[in-house]
Amino acid sequence: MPKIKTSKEEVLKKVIPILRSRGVQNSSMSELSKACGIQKSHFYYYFSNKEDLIREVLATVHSYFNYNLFKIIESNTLSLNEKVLKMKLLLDKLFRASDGGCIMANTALETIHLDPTYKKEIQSFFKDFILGLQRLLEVHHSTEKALLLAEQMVQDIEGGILLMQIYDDPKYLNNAMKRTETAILNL
Amino acid sequence: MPKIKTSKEEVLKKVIPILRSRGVQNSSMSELSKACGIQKSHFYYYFSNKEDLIREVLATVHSYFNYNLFKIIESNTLSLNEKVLKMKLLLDKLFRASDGGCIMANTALETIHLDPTYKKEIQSFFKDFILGLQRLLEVHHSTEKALLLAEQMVQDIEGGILLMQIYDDPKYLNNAMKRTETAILNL
DNA sequence: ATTATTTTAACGAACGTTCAGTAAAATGCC
DNA sequence: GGCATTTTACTGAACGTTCGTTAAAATAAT
Repeated sequence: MPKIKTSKEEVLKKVIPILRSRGVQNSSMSELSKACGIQKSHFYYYFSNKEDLIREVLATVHSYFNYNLFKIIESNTLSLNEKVLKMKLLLDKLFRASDGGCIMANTALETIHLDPTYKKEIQSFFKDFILGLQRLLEVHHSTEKALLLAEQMVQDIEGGILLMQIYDDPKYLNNAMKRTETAILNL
Repeated sequence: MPKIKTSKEEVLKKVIPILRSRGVQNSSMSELSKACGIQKSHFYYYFSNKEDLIREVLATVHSYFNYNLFKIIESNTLSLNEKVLKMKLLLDKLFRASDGGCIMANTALETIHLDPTYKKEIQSFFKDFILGLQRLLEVHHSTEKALLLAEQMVQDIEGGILLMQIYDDPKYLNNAMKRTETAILNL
């Protein structure tokens, strides 16, 4: 094989935090390539265009989220308390670590009224997010009540991510996570 | 030819729905001017630059929101039930009517990690949003409990606006509004 | 030599912004 | 009231810069 400076996976990994904090439109191919240490034209070796890159970024985030969330939820060895704890750590990693909040929510609000390209992926992500919470809530609630609560929890969390960023204060997301924990454990 | 074609107030009014649905970065001066029926160069007669235009747009939305919200809350003639109803209509008008959701949330997520220019205005808007809800909640709750609930309601509503746009379904915002009503009326 | 990886150089289009110019309206002067 | 001047409202063309994208050349591994 020829000398590999970087790989597609590496590019995706390095590009995610930038797109999350700066947004899709505000992240130029020049800026993204600089962060990867390659020429911007080299992006077109991996991706056919910018839209394609964003699509792959969202798919990567979604599959990472899904894999980890359902690994926790469907575990046979973890207690409900442990599952809640692990889920909180996962959400922290995705939504809090460094700046930028939730890349799915950010991209949704930025693009959904311009270009439906990413809509299905984003819908699918939130469907899984809600479904995951619903599964945990079903331990102590009925299926219908669990769904309604799961939707409320996702709204609470996403609103918390918004306020967290506006006020540079993690308490809003923390409070939403506490309320989610209370609902799941039925305290 | 050039009589008075438009005014600063008219420009602000026409520009708001576009900025709300397409975002700040995705709305070019050309596009905005076209929607106002004037040349883009004429924008610079009213505003010193694009940033200045956005700042005035946010200030306009904020003052419109504040005037109407606190007129309802501080009324001596309206019952609590009526206040809740009127508030719901106001939030509907601001967040639901046409596409785009909440311009304050959209602008926050789009710009807050790039440019702190709009941060103070957005912070101030959400401070007033929370304060307004807190006032209504204080009828049946303690001051501290009312604040915590008000923050939760704003998070719920903003998350609901997000899901409403992602799934083209008003139920998410509707549910958040119902929960807000329940909390205020202490049902 | 061939294939895979990466760079250099350039493209047209769109961006925000500036500026000289112009027509209508408002104002000042008689 | 009529005329000259200034101010207000607006246009159209152009500016330099950045955008996403492409083609071709260069480099490195098999």
